[in-house]
Amino acid sequence: MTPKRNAQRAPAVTVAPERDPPRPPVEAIRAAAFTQFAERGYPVVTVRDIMKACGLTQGALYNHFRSKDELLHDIIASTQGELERLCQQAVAGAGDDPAAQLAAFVRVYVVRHCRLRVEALVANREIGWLSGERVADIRRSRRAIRDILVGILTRGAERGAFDPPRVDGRGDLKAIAMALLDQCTHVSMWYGPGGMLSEEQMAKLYADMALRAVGARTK
Amino acid sequence: MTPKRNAQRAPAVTVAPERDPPRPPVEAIRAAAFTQFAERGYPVVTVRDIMKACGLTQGALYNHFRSKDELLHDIIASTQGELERLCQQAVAGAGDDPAAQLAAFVRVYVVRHCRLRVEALVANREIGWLSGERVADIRRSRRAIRDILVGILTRGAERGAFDPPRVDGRGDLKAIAMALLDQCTHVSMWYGPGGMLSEEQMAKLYADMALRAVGARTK
DNA sequence: AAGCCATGTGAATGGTCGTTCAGGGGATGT
DNA sequence: ACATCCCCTGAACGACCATTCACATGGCTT
Repeated sequence: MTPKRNAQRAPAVTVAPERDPPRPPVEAIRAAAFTQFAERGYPVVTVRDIMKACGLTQGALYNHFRSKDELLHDIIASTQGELERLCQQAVAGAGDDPAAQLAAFVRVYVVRHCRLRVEALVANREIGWLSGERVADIRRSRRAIRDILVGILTRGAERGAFDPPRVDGRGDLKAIAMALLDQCTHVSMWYGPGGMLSEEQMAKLYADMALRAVGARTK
Repeated sequence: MTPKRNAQRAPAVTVAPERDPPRPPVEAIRAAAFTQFAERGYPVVTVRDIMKACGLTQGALYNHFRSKDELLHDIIASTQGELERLCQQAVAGAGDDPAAQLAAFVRVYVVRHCRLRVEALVANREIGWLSGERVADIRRSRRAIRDILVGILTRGAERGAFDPPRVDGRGDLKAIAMALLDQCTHVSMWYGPGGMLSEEQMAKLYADMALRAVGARTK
């Protein structure tokens, strides 16, 4: 077989072709890039593909972005920034109780990963294709989100609101935080509106599991 | 910038260059493919890269595999098959108690994903690049593993050994199983022997969290 | 009316890709 | 000694890539 660079990637998420209302070209490019990257993956989606999907030709991309790499960073960074903001907001608005904070955090995080599956998928799966400097920026934001969670767990454990699992007498709140995040993040890989749970129900379920996992005292 | 197909992918896992003991060429190719795919991702790793890493040239690949695609399927399928076998075995050897079965399942699953990070990473992250027929095969095995877990949860809930979380009066054991699997699978994305927990400690921690999440009655 | 700027086109550049294939040993069996 | 195999090499093939560039186009301001 002769090379086919456009080899089909089994779509992890199928997206409706998106009838585009007339929007500024930059937005159209962003939107097309999101769906294409989500469906087939950054390295096999060509600049020509993206631009054809907006009814333009290859060259026009470079009037809006310096490179394909910058385009990827742009769309990931905006999603990631918004997520970080939402998480901070959720915790800030949940009062002083660590259990309430954890529940609010997980709820917001899961709802977003259900609702914006395409964006979440790209932000999480394609991050590795970014060039060095650009990837650092995104990782910082991810670490920040993880640290919010670690903070909640730490306070909860100190105050006796949580009784997190320990092994051989030692606890590792960072590992627990990673476990919870992995769980919530990857909802975007398989959740579909066809399932038996709505987005809000998923959020409740996951918040419940998280509270159980950290041993939140039931009031 | 002119195209660089070998663009660096930020390594999700860094792997020692692997001093290869003399082994049959097929094995050497498999090993090289694993590390290269894990470090940089299937689509940007070229056949030339893989073969150079074994001290051979491009053409030689085709004496052992029909295509690059078949090579990927081969290495993923063997890992996946082994994982499925281990999971069945763990559950079968854990007696009749659903809690013991769940703990054994999670323990084996986590230890494997810590120890064989490279293989797990490739099997999970690169699966989407397989062509249609080949991907189905792997997905079947994944579903089989999920169904083992759903089976444990179902029996546990029926017998009252578990009290799984419910939302609005309804439970969704499949969603819970997916949550647990996502959690355990993605250990391979961040766990490193440098952390504060050993593989066995990670396994214990995760088994504990799983038991808590499904509401296993403490004996 | 004239000039400017933002935005688009599509050919050209210089390179990489997976795969094929004719030919070259070195071992093994006769 | 010879034939037969397996495994290798490295050039060749046809295709496609991201990016650049000389050139249009059409709306805005002067």
